[in-house]
Amino acid sequence: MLSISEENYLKTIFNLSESGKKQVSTNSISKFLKTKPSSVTDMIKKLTVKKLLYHKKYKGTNISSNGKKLAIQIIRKHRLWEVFLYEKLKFKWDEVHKIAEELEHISNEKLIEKLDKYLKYPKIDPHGDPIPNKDGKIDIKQIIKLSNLSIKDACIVSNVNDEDGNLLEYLNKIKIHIGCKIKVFDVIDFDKSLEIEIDSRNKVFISNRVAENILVTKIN
Amino acid sequence: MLSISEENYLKTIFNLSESGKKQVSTNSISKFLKTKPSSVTDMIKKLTVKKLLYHKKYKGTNISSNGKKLAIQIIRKHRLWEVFLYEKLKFKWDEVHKIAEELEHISNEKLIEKLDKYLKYPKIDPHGDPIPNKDGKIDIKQIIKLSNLSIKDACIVSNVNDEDGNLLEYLNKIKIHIGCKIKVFDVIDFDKSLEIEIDSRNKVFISNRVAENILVTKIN
DNA sequence: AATAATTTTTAGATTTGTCTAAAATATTTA
DNA sequence: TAAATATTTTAGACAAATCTAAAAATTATT
Repeated sequence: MLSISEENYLKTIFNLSESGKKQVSTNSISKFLKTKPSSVTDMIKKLTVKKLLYHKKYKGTNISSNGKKLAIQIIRKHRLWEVFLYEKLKFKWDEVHKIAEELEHISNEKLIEKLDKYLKYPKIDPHGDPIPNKDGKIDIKQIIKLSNLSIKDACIVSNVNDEDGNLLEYLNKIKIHIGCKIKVFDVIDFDKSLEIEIDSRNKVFISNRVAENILVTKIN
Repeated sequence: MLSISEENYLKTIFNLSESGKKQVSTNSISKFLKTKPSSVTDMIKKLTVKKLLYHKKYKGTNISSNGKKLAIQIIRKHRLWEVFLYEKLKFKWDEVHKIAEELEHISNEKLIEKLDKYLKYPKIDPHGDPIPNKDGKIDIKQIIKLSNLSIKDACIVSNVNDEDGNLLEYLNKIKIHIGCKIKVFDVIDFDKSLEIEIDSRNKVFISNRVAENILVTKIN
């Protein structure tokens, strides 16, 4: 059994080592968790004794395979709770993270299994991040252009080309944002423009040019 | 903001002072929470400084009105989560308490309001205990299951499960009917069966299963 | 009422997770 | 490469929540 603090460190180190080089620096952890580097060193020692991390003095930290397993389970819980908060309780997608940070530490395997079932085994959370399954397996999300989808496909927006202010303004107007859900209703043969439904609400047409600048992860 | 520990002490002291005399003893708290009396004394001091308790050395502890307010909000959260676990996730009624003990400490008012709404503002939890509303008001005249009563409790039968003809026949035989008065003489630890007195006349034993299907309003 | 038993409190220790300040090591720059 | 800068670790302190052991107060018993 890990403490909440230990879980947060483990999760942070897992995330940092996924989204960058394998060696995680003490400073980067301390910046992320808003603790002092000396506190990080202390915790690294503890988790190293528990064989959840590898650490060489002054050289940085790696997560072990046991550590990875635990971290993935925490992430699984976090993302399942996010789905619950978003879909069932109708929180906005940008409100769910903070609350899930608390819920993720509740430890009861049966609870998570039942929650998973209740939510119908979702594959991604409201931000488009994949939800690991019970065994820790993660469906690696394939980021593709919205323009690549076909009729009846659904997806979550994972990124938009933010180099062009005009595009952002337009997307804002039609309420497309990172994390929102888009369903493709029709693909017009003539110009490959798309008829889409955004967040189960407004239906609009967008040009192929626009669709090429929206990156998504397919769901189902 | 209270710590989880502080919340647990407060809730315990509230419960003990509701279900008995106003002066709560250090020993009773320590027994309930499975901590040492010396630890209880320490925590009482802390909560007294925070004006959530009144305490006189060697004389016992009372909960203040501020303490009561906080305790009721924790109980509200606990019971709402129990309803969620029971109704939505399909946990058995005897499994929900332990998990709700963890969930009740998650502090986010909006979360609880949305959960309440999602559950359609339930008035009682799966054990028949009333759920305080947002403002801490508890509907005292709650209809609860007979199985929820304790020794020396008295009640009036307000409803019986009429789906099962066999049950009705049995209740008829032992002269339990809507409006009759029932006093609980004993609760058998082994199987939670009850020794009751009906309308100040016949004393009988009924199984927990039967008691669960009789709805009552507590008196006194 | 005096003694015994119980309850409660105090005093001091321990663990966890954090901190500050200073020392050790690594990296960058001139 | 040597000095300056940055990072990381160590050493020691602190608050929270617990504990044990002993002292103080209360309650029960003879």
